[in-house]
Amino acid sequence: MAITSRDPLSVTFAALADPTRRAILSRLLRGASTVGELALPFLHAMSLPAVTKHLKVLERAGLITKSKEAQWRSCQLNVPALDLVNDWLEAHRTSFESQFDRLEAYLARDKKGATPKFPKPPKSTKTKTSERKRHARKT
Amino acid sequence: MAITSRDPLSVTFAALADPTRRAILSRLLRGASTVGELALPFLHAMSLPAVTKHLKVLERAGLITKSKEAQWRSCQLNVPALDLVNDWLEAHRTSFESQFDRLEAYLARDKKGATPKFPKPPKSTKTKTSERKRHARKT
DNA sequence: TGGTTAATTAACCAACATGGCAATTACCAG
DNA sequence: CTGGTAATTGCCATGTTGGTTAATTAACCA
Repeated sequence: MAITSRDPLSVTFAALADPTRRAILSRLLRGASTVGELALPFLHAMSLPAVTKHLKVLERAGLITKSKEAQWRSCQLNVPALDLVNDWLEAHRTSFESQFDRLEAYLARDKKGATPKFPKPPKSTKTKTSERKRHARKT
Repeated sequence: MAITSRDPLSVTFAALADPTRRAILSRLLRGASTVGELALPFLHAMSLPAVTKHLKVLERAGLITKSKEAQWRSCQLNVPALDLVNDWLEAHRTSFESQFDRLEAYLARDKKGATPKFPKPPKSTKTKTSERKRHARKT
C-alpha cells in the first residue's frame, strides 16, 4: 500500500491529505511519542493497525522518523520534510504579480489583433492522437 | 471520481498531490488559459478527458475557477485557496520551539520519577474494542 | 520458560482515483 | 440545418487507499 512510487512532493502532499495523519503530526508538535500514545485519540474510530499504517505513510513521506526502544517505537516529527511543500507553496503564492495583473494580462491577450471575441483560438490540436501511452490495460 | 466529501484541507492537499495538477497550476501562474491550451503539454501522455477531470479536481478544491466564453472554458488560478494550506503549514513549521527543544522535552519525560527505562508506559489500552465506529460500509 | 504488552504483518475487502474510448453537449460559422 | 471545434459526460478497467480481523514478532517480566 501507501502511495508507491510517485515524486517526493506528491508523496508528501498525499500524506498530508488525511485528517488523521495531520492530527498525528499536530500531536507530534508537542514532542515525540509512542505508537500507542499516538493511537489513543483515534481508537474510538479505528483500530491500532490502521494507525500503524497511517504512521507508515507519514514515515515514507519523511514527515516522521521512528526509533525502537524496548518494545516501544518512538515517533518523532521531521519538520524539514515540510520545506519541500513550503517551497512549492511560496512559489505559487508569491511568484506572480496579483490577481488583478493576471486578469489584465488575460483581458489584454486579444487586444493585440487576433480573434474578435476570444483570445488565441488555440493553435490547432494537431498533436492529437499522435503517440499516446495508452494506459496499459493488461487484459 | 474526484475526492468526494472530505474536509476542505484534505481536499486541497489531495488536489495538490498530483504532478499533472501541480503543473497545470504552475502554468496558470502565467495567466488564465483555456482547457485546450492547458491540456496541450499533456496530450502526449494522456487524453483530453483526463485533463478535464484533473481540472475538475482542482475546481472542487477551489484552486481554480472556470468561466464559459463561447465554446471555450477559461481557467483561472484562485490563489487564496492556498491560504488554507499555508496556514496549516506555517503552524507546523513555526509553532514549536526547535528540534532540539523537543528532543530534550522527550528525554526529560522519565526524569520526573516513573518507569526506569521508558517514559509513561501508556496508561493502559483499556479503551480497546469498546465501541468503534466500524467503517460505515454502506453495502 | 511462559505470559503479557507493543506493534507490525498478512490477507482481505469496499470505496475511490485515474485512466481509456465513445458519445454527447454547446456553441459558432456557413 | 449541417458541419466543425471545444469540452464534458458516461461507462468501464485497474490500481491505490483506508479500514477490518487474525496471526505474528519482539521485548520485557516473573
